Amino acid sequence: MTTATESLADQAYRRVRRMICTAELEPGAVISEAELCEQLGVGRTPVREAVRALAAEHLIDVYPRRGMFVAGVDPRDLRSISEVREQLEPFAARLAATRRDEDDLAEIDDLLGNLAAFESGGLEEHRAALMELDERIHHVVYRASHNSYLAHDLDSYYTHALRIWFLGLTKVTHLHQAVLEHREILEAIRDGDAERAATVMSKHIEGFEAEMRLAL
Amino acid sequence: MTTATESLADQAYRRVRRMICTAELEPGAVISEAELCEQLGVGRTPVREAVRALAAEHLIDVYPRRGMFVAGVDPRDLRSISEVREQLEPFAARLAATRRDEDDLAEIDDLLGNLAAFESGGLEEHRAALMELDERIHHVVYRASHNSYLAHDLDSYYTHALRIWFLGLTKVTHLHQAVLEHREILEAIRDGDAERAATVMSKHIEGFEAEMRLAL
DNA sequence: TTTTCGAAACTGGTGTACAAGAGTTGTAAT
DNA sequence: ATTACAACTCTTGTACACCAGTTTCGAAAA
Repeated sequence: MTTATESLADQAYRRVRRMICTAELEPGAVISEAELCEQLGVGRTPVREAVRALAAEHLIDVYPRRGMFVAGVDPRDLRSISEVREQLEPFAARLAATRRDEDDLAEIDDLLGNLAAFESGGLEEHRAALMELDERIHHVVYRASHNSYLAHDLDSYYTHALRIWFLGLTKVTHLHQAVLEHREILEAIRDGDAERAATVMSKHIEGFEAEMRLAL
Repeated sequence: MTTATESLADQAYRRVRRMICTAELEPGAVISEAELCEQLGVGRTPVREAVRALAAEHLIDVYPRRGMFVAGVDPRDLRSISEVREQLEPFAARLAATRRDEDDLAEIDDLLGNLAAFESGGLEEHRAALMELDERIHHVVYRASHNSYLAHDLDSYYTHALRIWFLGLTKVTHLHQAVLEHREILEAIRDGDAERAATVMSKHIEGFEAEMRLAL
């Protein structure tokens, strides 16, 4: 064991969260503590801690002494989540455009480079890489907002959104447009154009909900 | 024991959270699992669960294998928290004005009655009751927004704000004005005037931050 | 065949023992 | 007197044993 600095509970949390939001654990699936224990090779305590944290984020439903299940996702959840994201993501973009520091700008430039690589080559086949890029882009915005509370909440919402994305992944379209929007967002933040950053982010989130609504 | 339907972990969570946000446990205070165990009369598991949940809300800082401490609160935290609240509280008020149902309206009427009682009598001496009323008012707005994700986040932020309120309680002023704003918010929601609800809530949150900034 | 009752099996809830890391303190050597 | 090192103690991290409630399934009775 390379003995990571991360506690077993944190590792378990990340792994289970990933399983849920990639739909490896489908909505409604039974979460068995014992099963997770042997699957992850750890005791009950870390697993329990991970599971409780996920329950607090509404990714798992706990029915005391009956069982735990991966939370379902219905259109009303999509609406509620999108509603809040439509408020906070543009706000974060606005803040990011105002507050980004040198580190943020460096990361943004790096991401713009990656985007350029995607745009020149085809991108349909690199779905996984594109999703990872999307995640990095959103998170740099959160970080550049320099508001840790906001960043924490948006990270949680992003996880939900990502899960919905995976669930409706069969009919992904308009990926090109989403990529272009990302470029616009990053450029606006880099240039310090707060209004433009907020506006484009707004459209981006709204477009996401519209598309997911069709897929759900 | 009346054997509440609430798990020991939930009870512990609420009690410790209350201790923290009423400043009974001051910022920087040591959180000792063992001490909480005997104080609450429960084992380590529920205490641990409560403490972990509070750590996830940034109310407790955990330093692995060193100790846990009540999170400090500095002006930057106040700014970050208020920033998000200034976005979400008016938004919730706007939604509440649009979506409130019969149950919400009944609660609102009840709260308006309580407010009237406070306005006729003096209120400086009933600080505790007034704070409880404030809490109920905010929470009815959250509920009436009919967005459980939004409500959950706002509840968490309210806890932080309440703690800051307690910490700066020495110089509370302008309570009267705050009460009047609450009346306006409730009435706007009752009347379905979304814009007014949002505007007044906005002013209310901004005023809170301004006052707390002085007290901190 | 259907219904009902009860026991067994499985779930999470709780308490506790043990492990391991970090800080502290005391002691001995320089 | 000071510094370095080692042992100690206090902390949380982890695992596991036990407990209480829920479901399920089968056997017995109608």
